Amino acid sequence: MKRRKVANVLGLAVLSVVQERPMHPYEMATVLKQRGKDADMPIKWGSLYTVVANLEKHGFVEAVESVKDGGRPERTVYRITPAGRAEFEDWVRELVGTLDREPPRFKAGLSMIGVLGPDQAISRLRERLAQLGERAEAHRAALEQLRPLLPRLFLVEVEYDLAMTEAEARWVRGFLEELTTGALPGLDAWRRYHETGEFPDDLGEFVER
Amino acid sequence: MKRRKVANVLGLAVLSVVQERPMHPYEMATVLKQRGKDADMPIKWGSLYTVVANLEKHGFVEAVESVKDGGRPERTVYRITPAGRAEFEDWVRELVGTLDREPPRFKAGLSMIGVLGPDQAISRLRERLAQLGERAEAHRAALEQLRPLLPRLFLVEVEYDLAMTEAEARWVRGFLEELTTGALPGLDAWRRYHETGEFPDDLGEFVER
DNA sequence: TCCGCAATACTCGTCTGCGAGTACTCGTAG
DNA sequence: CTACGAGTACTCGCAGACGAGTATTGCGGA
Repeated sequence: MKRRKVANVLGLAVLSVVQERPMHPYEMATVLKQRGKDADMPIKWGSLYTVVANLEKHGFVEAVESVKDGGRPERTVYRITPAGRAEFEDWVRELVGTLDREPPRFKAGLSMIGVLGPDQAISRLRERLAQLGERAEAHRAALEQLRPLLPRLFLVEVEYDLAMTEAEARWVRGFLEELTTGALPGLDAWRRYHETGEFPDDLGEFVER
Repeated sequence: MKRRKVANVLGLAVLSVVQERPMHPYEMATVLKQRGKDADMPIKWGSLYTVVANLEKHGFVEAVESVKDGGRPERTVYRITPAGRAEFEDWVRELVGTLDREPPRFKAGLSMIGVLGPDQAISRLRERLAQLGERAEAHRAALEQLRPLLPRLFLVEVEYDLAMTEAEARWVRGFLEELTTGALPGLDAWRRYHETGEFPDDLGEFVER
């Protein structure tokens, strides 16, 4: 599977707006911000002009005109090409149809949670749980406010995020429960390891997956 | 919040292994692969030597000795420093205690699912659902196999991933249900928009969040 | 005994992402 | 009427990241 000619997700965002009507880069940024697309994906505005130039280089957009408006610097207006339209749809198809290869960073953290003692682990997890609660609440509020204004289709990504946030909260709560009630087996060994630095050597170190 | 001196997650992985005992870079790679840490985080082995050099530059690890073994090139063995140990723990604390700022790419895809028609959306979502099923199955198998060999603590990230995978599958299944039964309101408008390219203008375009 | 492939242990050059800066303009409060 | 802060519309330099390459050794098979 050859990777995309323009890999930066900002490229996708750009395509999604020029696909509606021709625009100049700064306007794209404005529209994207105003629609809150930066909440759906990680966007670095510093890369905007580079990305647009790349899209042009690969024939996904083309310059239409240079407008001079007032004393400002010239603005180049870009339009999407048929190739760009195809790329955009294909990109969305890929995002919807295939799993992310990059696991969330929390998974990396969990896989190393051993270094924190049980006590630190508990307090950190409590913090995370609080943040998850806030995020869920924010999404619920947004949904309630937007539901009467927008078709379901445009809210689906928020519903998804809410569902995942709640699921993670549930999992963290469950894990926390095990930690605080002492139900998790090996808790003592863990605490001993963290306090003394000694490794209980009764575990077969050499495990392959 | 100042960002980490060494930002690459591979740096975290490296710290997690040198923290146990001094090692040379290639050995770190071997150990990390053998423990399957590359499933917990996105690791590019091409960056290994750069990252180790950076960790050294910032005083998180230091060179101990250069071993010459057989006719092979020299291997520099690195040891973790106290600063490195602190950085490592702090990094894990951050990963466990705070939410990822980068939403999953699927969310970006969902937010643009409109461009695919309902039919394409359905078939793509079916594919995703199948992949989610496979992933869940793989995790269940891994857990079953590893549970008798390893303490719970070392399996927690797999349990988390499994829980999240199942949650996503549930959500996708639900959404798919709405699409296929026609329960989702606005389905006709969507299909019409996709076939004709015309936008039903009965929606207030200018919505801020 | 000779070949070829896998593993070992790196190195290098390219490319690009993006933070930080710049320069100009407009509205407005004093 | 002027100074200042908030936009507007970009530009640039450079640190990294990473793919692809390289050179050597060991080993199994024919």
